[in-house]
Amino acid sequence: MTKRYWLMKSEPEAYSIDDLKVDGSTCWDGVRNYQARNFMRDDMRIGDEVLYYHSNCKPPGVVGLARIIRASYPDHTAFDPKDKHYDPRSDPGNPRWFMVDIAFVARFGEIIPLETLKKEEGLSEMVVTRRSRLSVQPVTLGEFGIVKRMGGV
DNA sequence: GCCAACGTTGGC
DNA sequence: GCCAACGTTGGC
Repeated sequence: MTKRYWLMKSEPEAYSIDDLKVDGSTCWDGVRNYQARNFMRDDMRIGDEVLYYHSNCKPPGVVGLARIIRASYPDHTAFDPKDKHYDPRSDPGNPRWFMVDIAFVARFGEIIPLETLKKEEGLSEMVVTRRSRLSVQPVTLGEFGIVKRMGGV
């Protein structure tokens, strides 16, 4: 199985790259979009590499790197009525939502703003520069390499 | 805080 | 299965 590359968005006020650095790793719960779920459930493998993106902030952009350390398993927060992401249509016998675990790899010295990504020659086809509403998205090896280099890693 | 884009829901 | 209404995302 070839390694794949991803971009995962988080609002820094909810869970930032610094939170991930402190924790070391985390479960990526709360995704409630089918396309994003399918990527996590069907395509993510241990060892896949991740661009960590801060959304809904100024400026939005890529702030570091992470790695998949556990393949998909049911998102238990969907079963908890008290949880913000509770979904009564998901039950433990037939889970609707899945998550993976990711680990901290690196934090860029400076954020690479979305605006900068959009100007970069090799990133004109990158999903994040074209479609804004997908919180888990595939990245090509080429795109991953360019962004990693821009981040100084 | 606005609002465009777009995903989801539910009546028909 | 269409599509209007509605809710959310997320850049600006």
